[in-house]
Amino acid sequence: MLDPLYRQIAEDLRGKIESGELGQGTQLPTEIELREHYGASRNTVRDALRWLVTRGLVNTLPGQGTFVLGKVEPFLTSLLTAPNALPARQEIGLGGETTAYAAEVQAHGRKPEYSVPRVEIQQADAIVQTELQVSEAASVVSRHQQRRIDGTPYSLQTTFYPMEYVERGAVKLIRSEDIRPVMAYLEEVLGIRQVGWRDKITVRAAGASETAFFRLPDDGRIGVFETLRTGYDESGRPLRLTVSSYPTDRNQFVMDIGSVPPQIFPSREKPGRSPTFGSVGASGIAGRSHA
Amino acid sequence: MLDPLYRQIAEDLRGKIESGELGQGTQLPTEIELREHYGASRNTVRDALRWLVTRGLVNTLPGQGTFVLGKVEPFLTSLLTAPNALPARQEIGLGGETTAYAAEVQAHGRKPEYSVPRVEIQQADAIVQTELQVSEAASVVSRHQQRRIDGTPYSLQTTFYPMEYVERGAVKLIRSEDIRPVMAYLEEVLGIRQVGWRDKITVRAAGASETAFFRLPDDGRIGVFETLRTGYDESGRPLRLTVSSYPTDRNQFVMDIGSVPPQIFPSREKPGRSPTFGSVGASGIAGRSHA
DNA sequence: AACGATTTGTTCGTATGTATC
DNA sequence: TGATACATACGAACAAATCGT
Repeated sequence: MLDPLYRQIAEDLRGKIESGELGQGTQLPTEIELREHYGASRNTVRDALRWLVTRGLVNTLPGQGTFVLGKVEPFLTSLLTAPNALPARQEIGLGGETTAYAAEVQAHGRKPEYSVPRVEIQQADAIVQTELQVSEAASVVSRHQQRRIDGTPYSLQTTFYPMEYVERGAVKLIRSEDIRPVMAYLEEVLGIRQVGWRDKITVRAAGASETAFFRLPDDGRIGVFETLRTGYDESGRPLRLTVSSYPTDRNQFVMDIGSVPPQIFPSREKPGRSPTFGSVGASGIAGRSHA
Repeated sequence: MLDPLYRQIAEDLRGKIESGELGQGTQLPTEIELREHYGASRNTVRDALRWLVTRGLVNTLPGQGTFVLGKVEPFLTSLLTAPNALPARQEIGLGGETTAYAAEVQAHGRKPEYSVPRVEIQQADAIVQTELQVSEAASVVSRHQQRRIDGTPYSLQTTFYPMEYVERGAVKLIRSEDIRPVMAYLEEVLGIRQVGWRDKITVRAAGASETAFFRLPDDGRIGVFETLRTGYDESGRPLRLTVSSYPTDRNQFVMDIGSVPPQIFPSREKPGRSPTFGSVGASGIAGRSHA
């Protein structure tokens, strides 16, 4: 009833990692050394290492070695920016999303960066059709932005507006420059007011461009949060759709409902960067209250 | 500058899967057949298959074969159950969580099931200490529940209350039976009212018991949403903490802010079950708007 | 219940390629 | 450039799980 050899080796190494004997960032013995140590073939040792890799405990770098990964400190994003109280009806409409993002990041003492929006005119795809309730042939304006915090890639965001808005005079929508806040502009030009929105949050595997931008490992190990935020006007018609994705390994969402005391921000020490990409926490494996 | 052979094979198979040539549930050719077809060694074919497995496109079963996985239909959970309007202050306090869960699931025409709560008295761990603002030595009552929808495991939930509540007379908390709604009971007995809560949502790797209960693949491929819901009373003191976990492959969260039209529930056809565990969507790989 | 055929899982050996220092 | 370390690839053998006879 013995576990296969590669599992035994993997579990042994795992123990050394979780006990701290092999600390974060440490280089593991080379495959040859492990081969001698455990008396297994190099292929078996590699199977053990692969097992650790898929679980996010270590990372292998060609020509360099295998390294113990560490935990990254997640960034907290508020989905409701309602300081201690439910937002008043009027405040909801403003929707200065870039502004809100920048303000929140700075409130945590970190530096927000965002790219100039990349504007495209596209056919509405399935999700956009559903959320914006437009027909298959409909054109939409898409405004895409990359966001970073302290230099590390944080989110990709695309907002879709019906092309009709541009035709009715909101021409700034197709300019590749910041509109802050967008909703104020739309209200001014078109008389459109956003009175609420619906968020849908899922997790899915990262796409190719996300893997590249977020510098995620190229197996599907780390997914991305995908939030769909659909804004509505007084008559209940969808106004715009914002699709954002955030890597799950470095993000956390918060929202306050009702009356809640202000958030405590623990003082951040140096995050203790680990080699290459962000990495996922060994601690997560344990699973706390439920594991 | 060619891709490695195993990647070429994997991409070829992936194409056949995504084009539908190899439909959901189909058995792939055996490793021997693939070996002959591609003129590669069996180990190389196996590398290709592993690449597909890691990405959740196929599943291998010892002694049987390799099968194409399909997409599962995610269940939508509302984090704010506020039909069309912001909840009035008074309504927030009720917090009939089991009730809310059962009602929502039934509204989707599905069958909710939940286990009898398992009650334990524990030392507060790090998260409970932080969220409940209790000391290290403090005891807490933990009430744990398993939830299913239409028979499939949906979430694990544990709610922590300060032990002090029991000492002050809320003895039902340590009985292993449903208290519906809990907050009404606490208000009645202790005069404690919940006026708001804070949700924190993260994704982490599944723990051992979660992997078992949710029947997840045993590599860390599919993680779980972990939501921390901390309820507060009028004076801003934390009352209770609910830790829930939901597998990311079959769940989606929704929340409405401000005035939003009612949700449309698309009529559900047969989900098209795939072999073994729930499986993850091939479609997710593409990454829609951002990929 | 037993057995054989099929299919994936594990392990070894070996050789060569590629990335990094 | 050479040495080191991981990556890819092939071949081979046996183990373990599954299924039908």
